[in-house]
Amino acid sequence: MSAKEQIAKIISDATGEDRKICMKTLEMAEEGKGDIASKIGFILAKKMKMSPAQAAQEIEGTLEPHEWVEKTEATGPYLNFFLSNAFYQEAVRKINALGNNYGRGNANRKTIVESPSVNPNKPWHIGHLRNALLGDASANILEFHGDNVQRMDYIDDLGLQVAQSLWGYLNLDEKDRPQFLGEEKPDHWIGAEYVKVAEKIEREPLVKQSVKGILREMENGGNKTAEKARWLAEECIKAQYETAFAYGVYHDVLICESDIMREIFSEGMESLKGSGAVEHEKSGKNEGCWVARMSGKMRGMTEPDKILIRSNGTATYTGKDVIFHLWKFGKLKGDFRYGEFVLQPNEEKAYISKARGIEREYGNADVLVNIIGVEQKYPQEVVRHLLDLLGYEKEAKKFIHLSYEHAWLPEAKFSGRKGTWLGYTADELLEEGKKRALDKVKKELTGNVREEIAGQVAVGAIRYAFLKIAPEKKLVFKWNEVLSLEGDSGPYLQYACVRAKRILEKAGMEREPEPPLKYEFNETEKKLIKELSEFPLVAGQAAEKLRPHMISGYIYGLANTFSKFYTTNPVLKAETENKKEMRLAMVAAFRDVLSIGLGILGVPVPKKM
RNA sequence: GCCCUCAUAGUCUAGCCUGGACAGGACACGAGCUUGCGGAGCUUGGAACCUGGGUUCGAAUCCCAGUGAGGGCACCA
Repeated sequence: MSAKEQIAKIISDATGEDRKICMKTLEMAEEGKGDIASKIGFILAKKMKMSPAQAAQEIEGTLEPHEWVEKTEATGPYLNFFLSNAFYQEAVRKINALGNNYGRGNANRKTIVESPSVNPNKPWHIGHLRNALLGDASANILEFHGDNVQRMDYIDDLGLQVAQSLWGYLNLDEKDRPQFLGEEKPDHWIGAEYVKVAEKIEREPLVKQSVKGILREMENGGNKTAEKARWLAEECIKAQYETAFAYGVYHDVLICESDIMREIFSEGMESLKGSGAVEHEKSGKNEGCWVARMSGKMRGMTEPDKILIRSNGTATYTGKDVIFHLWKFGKLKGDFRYGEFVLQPNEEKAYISKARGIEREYGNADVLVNIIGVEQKYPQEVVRHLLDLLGYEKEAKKFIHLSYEHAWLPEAKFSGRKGTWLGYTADELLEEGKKRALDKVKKELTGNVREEIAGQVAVGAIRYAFLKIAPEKKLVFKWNEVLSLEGDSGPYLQYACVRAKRILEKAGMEREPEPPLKYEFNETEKKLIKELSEFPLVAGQAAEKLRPHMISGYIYGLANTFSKFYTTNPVLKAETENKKEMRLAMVAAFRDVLSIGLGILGVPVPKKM
């Protein structure tokens, strides 16, 4: 039980009020006013027929003593609790004992996190990167919460964009081909070709016809063109995944749209049609289409109804997506087969859906998290609404669209279609970051070691910059802020962690910390321990709310507190052996909690820097 | 037309769900300390809730109406 939970119990016992309500009245007290404050006076004033201040007084008199509470004070309407040495002692012991498992939950749900689902015909730009990092951090948070997470990537290998890229691959003249063909990563040249083709289509209607022909063959499947398209898409994804790996992003499974069409689409469609959840339009402008009636949900829109099956019998993106989500929730009999796609640097294999392959256990989840841009809110709402209409109300509630705003560099905005992504890819961002990080690394370090550490600093800086701000905020990426070693940045936190580790190393890190059994904590020490003991609550909330930036905010505050502790409380040179032992235990606790937090954000911790 | 986000100091941002003690933090700016357990540190000063109503003992937070910025309302994805 945490200090807050313990105090909530004490108040609850004294007042008879629900423990959860008591919990909500608690917050960290202000400096000098105690450690944990309760605003219970406000809550119970009416019931007790007295002023909030009187109520607080009254309650204060009836509190049972507890070994973790040194004293209590009613200050105005607030009830302030001062924590005892016994609490701090126990808190340090507990973190030392649990180490990397401190704060870990046991939610034990099956959860799918889908991200980033980038079209397989271009390199990642920084918008895709924001998606991938949010997905990765969310998956980490949920795993720490105790969920069994499937990191899933949806691949739209049947899209017009792939058809255009394939046309370019097969037909572009030498002079029209991007100059760097063969030198760049495949995702880069496929993307550059796509831009060329898109331009050509504007001018030449014949090209447009030809691309449409390719698309038709891809959709029909079972032919050379479809095979070629799939091959091109996979080449592109493999290249995109090199970017992913460089940023420390990994996946468990990739599901391709072509496999959705072959394996589960017709079954899903039949169950949709049979359920009455979708309607076949007999007249009007949508005549012959199967539509999801959204007018009840989205009043006043010009076209609230969403077409799932076109009048020519083919499915729209949303139509396929609804069926895909039925599968994710384990509501279909059909299933995919899988093959190994790539062995990732974390030594985990990523699997990909394919026509002939082995069976694997994916899908069948309790909770779905889709990391998708805010501009797709409406189609995501359609999917949820249909789940509801199909009678899966529980599932609809556990269908989470984690939407995020655009990210860009101050210089320009991105438009994949127009090709202005050139110069703003995730690869180029990391290269630039490495270059800039290089002279921030300790001078004594040279050669490969220096390069490696610069890489870790760059990844940490970029990941932290993306993950420290709320996803619904627009994000402008500014190098001088991102790589600043002062203030709220990845490198600052990396440094704090390195520094703590170094102290422990010097003290002989092999052994477990052995905090003394009796100890008088000073105010700075108390502050650090109190903050450390907040971590399980923060981690739990970040998971429930799916807000990765809660983790970054917390560890940044924690690192600041540690810095204050560090400057005024010598560890290795502590006045007494007793103090040294306790402070070492505290440094170890700090290192563990900070490492967990950085691990969740995917910020690597260099050995030195 | 309708729907959805966002709006906090010179700049960036947390808090809003679940209303309470002087709105937290960073960068920049001012003053001081620190030659170290490893340079990013510490102490300290000035500086902000878009507007107008409402609910409440109490509103950055909830409700209503505006304003500004962005996004959505395809047989595109």
